Amino acid sequence: MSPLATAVNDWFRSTGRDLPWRRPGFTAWGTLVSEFMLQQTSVNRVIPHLEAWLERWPAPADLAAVPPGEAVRAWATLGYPRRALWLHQAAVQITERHDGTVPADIADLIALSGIGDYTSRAVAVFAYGERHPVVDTNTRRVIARAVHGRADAAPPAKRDLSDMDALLPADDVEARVFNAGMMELGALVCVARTPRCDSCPVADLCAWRAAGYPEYDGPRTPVQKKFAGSDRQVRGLIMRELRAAHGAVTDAEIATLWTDEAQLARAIAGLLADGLAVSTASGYVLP
DNA sequence: AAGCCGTGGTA
DNA sequence: TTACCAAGGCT
Repeated sequence: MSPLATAVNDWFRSTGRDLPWRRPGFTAWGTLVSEFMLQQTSVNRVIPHLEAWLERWPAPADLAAVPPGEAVRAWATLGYPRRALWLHQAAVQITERHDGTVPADIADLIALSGIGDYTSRAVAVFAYGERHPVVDTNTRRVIARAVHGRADAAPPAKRDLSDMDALLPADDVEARVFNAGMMELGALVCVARTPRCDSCPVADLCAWRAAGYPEYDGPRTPVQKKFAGSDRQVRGLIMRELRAAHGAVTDAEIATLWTDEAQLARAIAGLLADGLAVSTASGYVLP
């Protein structure tokens, strides 16, 4: 094993957090659900929803048996509610195509709704112990700094996967720990804004530190548009209303949520197109 | 393939 | 307060 992998794995085994999806016996379905929820939502916000979700729907077939709107409602305020829709779709696909068992093959996983490069590998590795590189935003940042000597990662690219693959220990178990450890390191120590280099287990090996912490000069990932006043905010307000409603939500009720009518119309049209809302004679409802 | 998609925490 | 950031994926 490389010195980097040795240091990361030692550190992770001694100080890694005790998270639900790291408990022995945690199911592959649980891993899949947790990864969906963790897409752009932080660990602390995910945990309570994850546990409630798995208690209610302990297997893919349980979720597949209820209407998608139930998933969207249970998703609550986790954000990006399309993920709830896709998770429900994935549950249906797993039930139909894989007899209710979460597949272990990356190609099978990536063919499911809402599962891409990251999530497919995370499930194959963390749920099934297969040996693959897993690359997320944390991993990319750690590699950018420790290996490439840059202050930050460039926008995601295919190169990231081969970078991680080159560092991956040959042994399946060590590779799995390394994947988790790199993410943990990026989440707790080698963080985006103010990295805690003083307490970093790989400080001695870090190329960025060795180079004297040069500033980032490469291409930046574009900044997100402002949320306040955006269409996304309007969609969020409407979704909140749909989740809370017992019956249908009328146009009159929707009109009270936002003053800009054009924006309201765009939001509704978008939600209908996305399948997050359905139009009925009496108003809008969850699917 | 650049832009879009929620929500809350943090400095 | 504003702006950044968060275990991405889809079109």
